[in-house]
Amino acid sequence: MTIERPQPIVNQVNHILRQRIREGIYKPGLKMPSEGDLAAEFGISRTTLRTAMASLVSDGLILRKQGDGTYVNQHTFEVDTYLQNFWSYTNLIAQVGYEPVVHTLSAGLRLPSQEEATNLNLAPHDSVYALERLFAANARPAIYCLNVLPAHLLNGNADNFSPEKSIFDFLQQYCSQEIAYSTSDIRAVSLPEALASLLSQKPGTPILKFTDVFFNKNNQPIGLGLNYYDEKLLGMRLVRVRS
Amino acid sequence: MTIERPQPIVNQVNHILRQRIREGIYKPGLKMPSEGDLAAEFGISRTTLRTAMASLVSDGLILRKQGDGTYVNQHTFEVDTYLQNFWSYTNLIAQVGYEPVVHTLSAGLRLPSQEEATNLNLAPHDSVYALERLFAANARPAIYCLNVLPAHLLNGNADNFSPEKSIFDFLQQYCSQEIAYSTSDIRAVSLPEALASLLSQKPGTPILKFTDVFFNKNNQPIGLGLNYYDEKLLGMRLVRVRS
DNA sequence: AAGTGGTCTAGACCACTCC
DNA sequence: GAGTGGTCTAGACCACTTG
Repeated sequence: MTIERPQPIVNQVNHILRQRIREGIYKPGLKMPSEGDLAAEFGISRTTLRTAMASLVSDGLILRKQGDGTYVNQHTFEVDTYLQNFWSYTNLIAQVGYEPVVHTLSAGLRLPSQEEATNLNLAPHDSVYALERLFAANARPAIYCLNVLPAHLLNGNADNFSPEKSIFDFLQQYCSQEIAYSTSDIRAVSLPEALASLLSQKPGTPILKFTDVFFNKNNQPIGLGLNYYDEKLLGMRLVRVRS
Repeated sequence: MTIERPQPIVNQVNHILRQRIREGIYKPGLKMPSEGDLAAEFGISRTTLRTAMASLVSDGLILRKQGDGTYVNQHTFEVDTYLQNFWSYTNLIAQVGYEPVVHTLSAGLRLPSQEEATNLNLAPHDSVYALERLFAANARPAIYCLNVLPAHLLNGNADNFSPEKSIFDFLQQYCSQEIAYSTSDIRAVSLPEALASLLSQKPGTPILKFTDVFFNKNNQPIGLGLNYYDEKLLGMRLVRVRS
């Protein structure tokens, strides 16, 4: 029984603008309506509208040209898979045009490794909930993902968690926790023996590995992620905007 | 003879706040002054101050807690090497605490490869300027970097370019071009034979490879980057803030 | 209850590009 | 000159946390 609060105007408008770009109402390479016109259309102030546009700018999705207008960026509009953005692997896979399938490899309580205990601020005897999944794109294995979180956060039985959902949804649904931010370490490693067959690759193949820590608003670690990406399928991409 | 324009208030305040955090005037984990107090101190409106703080928030450097205050994030304050931010490798290496040294391996005009010509919108007979550098941290080779840009952008002789500067500085100084944004493809690859000795690693070692394209405000490609990182030394890190 | 951040406005003036 | 985005203000009200 979650209370539905109306989203702030800024978020709603942000969403609408992204949708219009995605649907081609504003076409890549072309100018979109002026800030004044858009503010008038939505019945909001220009300040609010500009705030709503800010994240599109920092994503490189639109380009503002003073004295001229705002353009949809043809070099980035088709990619919604920026590293900065994605939180759900099934969405990620679907957006790139593949059919996502998830296999739950294992799920349950266990004791943490030393590294896990350290990163989650736990004592060695505090148990953790571990969720091990494999995400496939068009039946080809693409992402191996291990999530670990403190068992004491779990309220209720998580066994019937829909595996295609993200760890964000999991934490919200079963732990009443919101991820405020996360840190990721990015490495290139040799594919471990144990994962080679899972990902249908030879052991030793170079592969991208992300090690994540999730924090809540109070800056407490509430989860870990260990992810191996077959970037041949997905193409990790980063957009950096100079500000 | 470049005209110095005063920076916008927002940028100046942004700088000051980052500096205060870096210098420990605002201590990690603790509350910083309220928005009202800061706005009063700088003699600016709260709206402007919040804009100045926005990038610190999206970098995860500070955490806002409604009804409470704004805190410096102890989990990210020490790292200023977010993927989103860095543009200069010498700065990057210095910030991590190493002594940066740059070796220019080669520099000069040549014909582009087919891929380079495509990415830069050039005809095969249009020549390019290629700059090949090796960045070392405490005398240990850390980053191999190849930059390629259209020769027609070059005005003047670039032979005495200070190699420790970034490609951004190069484009500004010798091409009168500003990078508005860039895209990066992130891959894990086997270290090519030709680079193995340069980076003091065995050929075939997994290594992070970034392939960058730089664009100006008019959305024209003005440069390419090919970068191999020894992330054992540098530790690529990404901070994602949910918004 | 007091103080904090979150949202939003209406309007001003500037800098710039295009016609 | 007209129109666009860039910057900035002073103030309002709301939502929330802490004492």
